[in-house]
Amino acid sequence: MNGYKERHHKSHKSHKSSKHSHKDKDRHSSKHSSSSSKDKHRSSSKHSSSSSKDKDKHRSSKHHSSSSKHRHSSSSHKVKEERAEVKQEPVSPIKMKMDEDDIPLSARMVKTEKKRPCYAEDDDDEDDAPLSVRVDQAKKSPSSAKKRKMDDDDFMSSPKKKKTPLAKKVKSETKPTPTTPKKGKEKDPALQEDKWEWWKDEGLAEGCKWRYLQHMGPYFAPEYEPLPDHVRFYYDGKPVKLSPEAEEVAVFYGRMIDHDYTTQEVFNDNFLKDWRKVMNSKEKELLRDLRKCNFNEINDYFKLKSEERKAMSKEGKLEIKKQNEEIVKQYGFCVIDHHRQKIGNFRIEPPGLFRGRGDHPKRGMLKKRIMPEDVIINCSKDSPIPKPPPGHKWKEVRHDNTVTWLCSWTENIQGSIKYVMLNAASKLKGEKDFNKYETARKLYKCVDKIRAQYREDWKSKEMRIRQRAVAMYFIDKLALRAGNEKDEDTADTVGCCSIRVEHIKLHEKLDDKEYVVEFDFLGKDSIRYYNRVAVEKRVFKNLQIFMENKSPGDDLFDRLNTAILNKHLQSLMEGLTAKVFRTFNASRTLQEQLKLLTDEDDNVPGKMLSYNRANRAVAILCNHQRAVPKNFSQQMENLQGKIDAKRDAVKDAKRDYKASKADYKASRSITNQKNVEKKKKALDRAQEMLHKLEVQQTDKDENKEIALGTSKLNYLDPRISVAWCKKFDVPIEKIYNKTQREKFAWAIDMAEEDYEF
DNA sequence: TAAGAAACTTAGAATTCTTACC
DNA sequence: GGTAAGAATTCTAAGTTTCTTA
Repeated sequence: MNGYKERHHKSHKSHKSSKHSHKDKDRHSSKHSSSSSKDKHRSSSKHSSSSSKDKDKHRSSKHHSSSSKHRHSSSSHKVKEERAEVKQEPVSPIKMKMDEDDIPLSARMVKTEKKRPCYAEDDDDEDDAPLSVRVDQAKKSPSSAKKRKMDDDDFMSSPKKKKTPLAKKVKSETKPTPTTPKKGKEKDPALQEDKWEWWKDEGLAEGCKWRYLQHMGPYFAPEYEPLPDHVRFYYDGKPVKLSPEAEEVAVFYGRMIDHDYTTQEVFNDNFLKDWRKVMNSKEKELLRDLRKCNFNEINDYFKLKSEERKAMSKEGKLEIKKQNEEIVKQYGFCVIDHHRQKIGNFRIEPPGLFRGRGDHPKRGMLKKRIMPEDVIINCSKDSPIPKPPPGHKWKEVRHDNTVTWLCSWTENIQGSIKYVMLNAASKLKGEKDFNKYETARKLYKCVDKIRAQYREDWKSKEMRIRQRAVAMYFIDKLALRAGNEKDEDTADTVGCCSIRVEHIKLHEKLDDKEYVVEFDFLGKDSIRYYNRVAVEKRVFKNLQIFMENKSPGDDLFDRLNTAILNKHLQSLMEGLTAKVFRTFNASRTLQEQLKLLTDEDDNVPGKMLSYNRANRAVAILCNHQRAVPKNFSQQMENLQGKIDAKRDAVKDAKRDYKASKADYKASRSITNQKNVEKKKKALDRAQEMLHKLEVQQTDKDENKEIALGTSKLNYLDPRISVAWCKKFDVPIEKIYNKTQREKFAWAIDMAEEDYEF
């Protein structure tokens, strides 16, 4: 657990225990009538009756420490202050330039309703529905427009190549800033998806995700390889030969012993419990105390293996690479509506120990090996059904084209379903992404009205409406997540609707500000959200009312949950949900900050700095943090060392320069004059390098615990960035790497420099 | 209608690959 | 050429929303 991102096990405990305690109360009083879960109880007590206030009281618990006193590093303060700055003001509306007509064709592919599968057979008559592939292929070669059943060989070898280079006319590529392929890295077409400008096609019928889907099924984790005899496990100082089943699980743990997880009691307890389940009776009898287990040789063995891999010859490495590529070629792609598309995660998750984040009560449990018999395959009826590994069969094969997944299985830790789905650059994902940003833009058009409405609702006579209105204000102003209710057996984290009294503090006055709300809670992934925000008086007063007669463990918004909230939002704008506000505010912030920060006279690095700062403002708004990188302080020290050395060098250079000038003054020879010039140049160079290092240092420090990637990938309408690049002549490669350019190909093609979110 | 299941997006960590620097 | 730093990629947990079922 390094750095700022303490995942607060302690604070967490306080939450948890409070939860437990009131849950226990609940059990004693009301339970048994209904099924079981605390959540059930929770939500029913929350919204069902008019006496919910009383119920709240009853639900509340003796709260020892309300939330923990968190330990702040100085830089984390910095982050917070900065966040406060960025977050304070609600985004001011900017006039929209684009009107409905500017919205490209695919924008009309909006919301889809879940419908009965529309099987390929249903549309076998080629002429009616405009199947995208057909459009493409008809353009290129009428004969290939016929739906084609591909056999395995056909599928696995090379995809039907698109014939026309026309399709590749992505506007940004007309700029003279091509990404030159690296030497020795010739592109293997079998390792690429075909370019499919799906946004120029017409969409499928509502609810229909594909017409044809063919794939090879998932790639299973390699079988367990028993340890060589010389690698031993010890119990109580004596070597013990484990059964293969027990050994495999021991290896999961042994490989992790350097990790912080193995110092956690919950992790260790869960591990031991599950480990014992796979032991034979003799092992069960003997191995009872984890503290007496010695996994060191196992750990060393895998470290050594990793070293060996690193030290392998070039040829050896190449061989492995080839083998991997072969797997990707076979399993990494599917054919969907006659286009070859990359799959996102075609490998079945290997067995191991569950790495739940934060105070997850199930961390350390054994994640079981998934077998073909656990896997459901989803593909076209008329496609070759993927073959299960020899001697096995699939759990089920279905043909449901109202969903986008290729394979699914149920994992044993939480009982949730896992899916194999397409890569982010695929049509299926891209289209969804596009629609997401369109919905956010739609919100922009009516956000003023919505804001006016919720402000009005702060005065409502009805508590539920006031709560809803204040929650909306938080979601809008602070970009909080919706905050669903959670199961008991997960980490105790919250979002807007599930915030508890203990998570906020009210200050009539704090420093020089009035009506300050201090938030302190653990959000998604147990990342701490800490913020002090000056709010409007009415919000403040409402919060005081919401908190009256409640205990720290009670819900702040006891008359609200995400379903109620989203239902209301839906009534305000079609497609509006809580998370749209996050997308909307993030994209708006980027656009605003770019306008504010970009200087068109700057050089490219200068503009990039502006871009990154705008990106950073969004990351702060959305509270995207990361653990301080490993060796961060060491790296900073090294950098400081370099800077110090460079400073000395600058000093020396200055001295040399002065000396050369003195020499020249004494004797004005050509040599001396040249020497002066030379020394001047050296000085300039040294100064420039010093400056560069100093900027690097600032940058590194500022980015210490902020993650930029998440917002870039998920929240920022890529057309804003593309337009910015075009407007300010910054090559797109500067802001998006290859993968990102693939994901945002639609935006790169669509957006012109005057695009407005 | 509400709870639970299913489907899909968002998230940071871990791992691997590439580049920069000595 | 070796190493460290940084970037890219992979991995999968943890959310939100939507759909289904009782």
